[in-house]
Amino acid sequence: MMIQKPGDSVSPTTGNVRTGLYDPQSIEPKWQEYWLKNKTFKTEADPSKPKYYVLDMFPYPSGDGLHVGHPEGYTATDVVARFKRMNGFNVLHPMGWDAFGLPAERHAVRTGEHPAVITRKNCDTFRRQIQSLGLSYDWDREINTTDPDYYKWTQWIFTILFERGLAYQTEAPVNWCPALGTVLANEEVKDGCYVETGDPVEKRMMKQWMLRITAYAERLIQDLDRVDWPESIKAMQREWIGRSEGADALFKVAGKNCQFTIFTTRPDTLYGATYCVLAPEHPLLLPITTLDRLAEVQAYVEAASRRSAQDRMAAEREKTGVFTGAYAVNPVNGKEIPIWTADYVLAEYGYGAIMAVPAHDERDYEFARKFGLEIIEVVSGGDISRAAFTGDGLLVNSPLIDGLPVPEAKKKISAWLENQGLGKATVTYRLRDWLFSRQRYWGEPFPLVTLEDGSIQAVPIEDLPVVLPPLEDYRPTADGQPPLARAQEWVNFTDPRTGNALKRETNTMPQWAGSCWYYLRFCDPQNRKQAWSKEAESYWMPVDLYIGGAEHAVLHLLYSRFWHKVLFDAGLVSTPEPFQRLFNQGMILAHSYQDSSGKYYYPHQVEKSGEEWLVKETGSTVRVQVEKMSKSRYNVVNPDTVVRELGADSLRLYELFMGPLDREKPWTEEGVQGVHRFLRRIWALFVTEPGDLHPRIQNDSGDHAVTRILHRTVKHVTRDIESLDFNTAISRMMEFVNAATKADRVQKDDMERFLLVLAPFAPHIAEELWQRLGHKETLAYEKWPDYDPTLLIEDLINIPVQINGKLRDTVQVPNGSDSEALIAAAKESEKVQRQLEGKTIVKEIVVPAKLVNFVVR
RNA sequence: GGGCGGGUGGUGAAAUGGCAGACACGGGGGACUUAAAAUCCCCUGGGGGCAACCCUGUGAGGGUUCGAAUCCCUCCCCGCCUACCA
Repeated sequence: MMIQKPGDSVSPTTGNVRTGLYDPQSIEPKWQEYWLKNKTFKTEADPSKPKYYVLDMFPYPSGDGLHVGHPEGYTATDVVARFKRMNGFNVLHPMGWDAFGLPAERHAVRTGEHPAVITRKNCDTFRRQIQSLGLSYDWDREINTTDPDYYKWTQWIFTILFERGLAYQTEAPVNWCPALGTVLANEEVKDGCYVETGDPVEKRMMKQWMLRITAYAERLIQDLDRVDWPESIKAMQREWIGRSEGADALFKVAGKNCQFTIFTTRPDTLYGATYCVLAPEHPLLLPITTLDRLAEVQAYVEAASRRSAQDRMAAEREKTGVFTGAYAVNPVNGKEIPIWTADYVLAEYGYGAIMAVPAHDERDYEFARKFGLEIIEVVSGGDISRAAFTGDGLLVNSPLIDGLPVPEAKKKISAWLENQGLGKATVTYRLRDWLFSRQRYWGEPFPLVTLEDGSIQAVPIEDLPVVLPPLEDYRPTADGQPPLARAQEWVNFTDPRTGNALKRETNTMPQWAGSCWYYLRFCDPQNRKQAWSKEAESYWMPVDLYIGGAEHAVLHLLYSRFWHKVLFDAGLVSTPEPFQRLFNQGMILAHSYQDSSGKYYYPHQVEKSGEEWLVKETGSTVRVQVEKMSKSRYNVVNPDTVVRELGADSLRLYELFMGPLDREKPWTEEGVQGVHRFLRRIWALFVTEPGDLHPRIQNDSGDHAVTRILHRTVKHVTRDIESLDFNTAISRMMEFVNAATKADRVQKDDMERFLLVLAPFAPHIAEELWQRLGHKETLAYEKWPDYDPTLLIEDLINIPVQINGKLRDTVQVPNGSDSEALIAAAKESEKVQRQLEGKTIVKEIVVPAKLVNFVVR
């Protein structure tokens, strides 16, 4: 298909547009319609052109619509997309909806209406709002994760994971959230609560689907070196994966025919192990407990299981534990040491069992002190009567490794353990497998069937998608099964080909599933035969620039990297990493007004009186604070209002002018007004009040100083877009407008170049003025202007003159003056002469074109 | 406790070894107007001086350098992430 070349089929309407006043309400819809009808931003893979893939983290279309935080990232990527197009790149810039999720399901439970209905409504709202901002998406590529034509392929990718042994079902302690009625992944739980809502989470034994992300732990760490991401995000992923090197060691239980393995990062301290601890959930715990201690241990285990993850995790909590009565045999010296159970040892990490070396581990030290356990120093250098010593030193009291420094001792003892068949050097990760099933309706059904013999098979690709059945009631069943269990005919059915009775899985996939691969579908969104074609994937991938919030650092960004690597191993994608360059925009905050009782007020309910802010009606004082936008704080700014009152270009410009993209910044009404004034000044530069082209714009003559500033502006804006410093790019354009406004005559050519650099930021006004300058086609594919470096060189430059590093004067000299000339000019300055009086110059420092500094005595 | 950011005017911020505060917001003054809004012009870090000018200033203290917001050390404060991971 051809890209419809702008201008030919749909001509912009006139109507009330051709007036002399800047009127975004008429020009913005006009150009939005033009872009949409002409498919100005439609893209096709074209191997003859260099590609650029610039992607936003697609939104969950909530019922509240957009707030001004969303368009910050969208505007940034749009500027880059438009800039790259003008620089000859074939740009892929798509948008879609991550539309599975709990709010729509809750709505369905309440109303009985299918969640697809409210989802469609919300997507329509989001699309309308996003389109009103003039973002240059290729709308023919719009995708929706809840569309069966989309989730067919999500299910297909799951079957790939399943067939590669990376999806398995297991009965394990999982994070159960009673408020949500579903289990959650580790990544979704923090401090024993669901990260989104703060609802408490408890441990429960359940049979669940897991994805073997741990099999990719090493590569997920290693390949972070390949991508251009913020260090903070890389660090978060590294910490989450939590690689640690150490050794396994086998401890026999004295007098019993059993043993357990522990993991330690300090095998060098093995001689200092004075007790062992099994987690309360450890399978060996009750079997080894002696009769006299059994009641106590059982009580402890029970108490631990009841304790919420929240208080179990609390670091300040004093350590607790009980002795089992059993002893373990230290593999290095045969010494028998007591086995305890304590909840400071976590069942999920390592083997759920540790050797305790109180002399060299703070936690063990605290525990040993509390329970009067032995403390043996094996690394010298500390004072173990006062505290655990965790630093480096020489080994003592350790026959096999005495005198060695810690690193060598670790190596030697690990080798010794391996030799004896009692352990070996190993690497352990903090990362756990990904709990992948949810007890919900509004998610992708698992493409799996259980046969009568209990075996599980993937649904073949030709039978995909497994479509969600409609339900009358979207609640879980009375006996606690997921909502899909209500669709009995859907769950239990007969295979038409074999006549076998089959049973479907009633869990659904988590919301993360659809976003794990959407960037691939964008490459080839309408492909009915495949999730994507090889040609499209290898042309567009990887994503060159990915912008979104930092809250996805270890969720979406880790999960999608994992899927991508599986697809890479399956030969289905050509790059090891999906997102080459990542950038996190900072949150947009807003002022909120709260009285002493904690009640919030809307901005229109308060007013400033002197230094204080008062509630208009009551006159009581309120506190002004800068906080995250939220409905409950009455401080949400709706982009619709801003677009209606000041226009999309003002909104776009302000989103970027507020400050550096990665920083948190407060929204202010005055700030938007400020950039709106800037746009009006631009308009007035080109158009007179009656609506004619401004007479200051001349074809062949203009203020040369303005031309120079223009070229400087082009240079800086170009550089600033590339480094994502949009705020300074805009201030450069403001400088140009200030200079051009003061000039009597400006050259048309300069003004056109200015419109081209303005266009990525404020495309509507730029298109409108471009048209009024006589152009028939959109400027979206005009060549990005060059600048002439020779025009950046000033004839005369101001050179600061310092004396002992203090600024005393500036002198004007011809550009290119050599050191002697600079010194001579500096010495001619009266102010400098006055300062030099009676002093001796001991050194003259000259930085050509920069400064002169006299060091005097 | 650990990791990563950050601290510059009344406010958002520029400047990453060379004129601190560009560009805006807010504030003050003026022009236009019957008036207001809008718009335009001037001023706006602090202190001193009639003025030319002078002093001072980037969280605190020290250091390196001819020269430091910028580099190094010590400390304080704020934000985010993380936290008994053996």
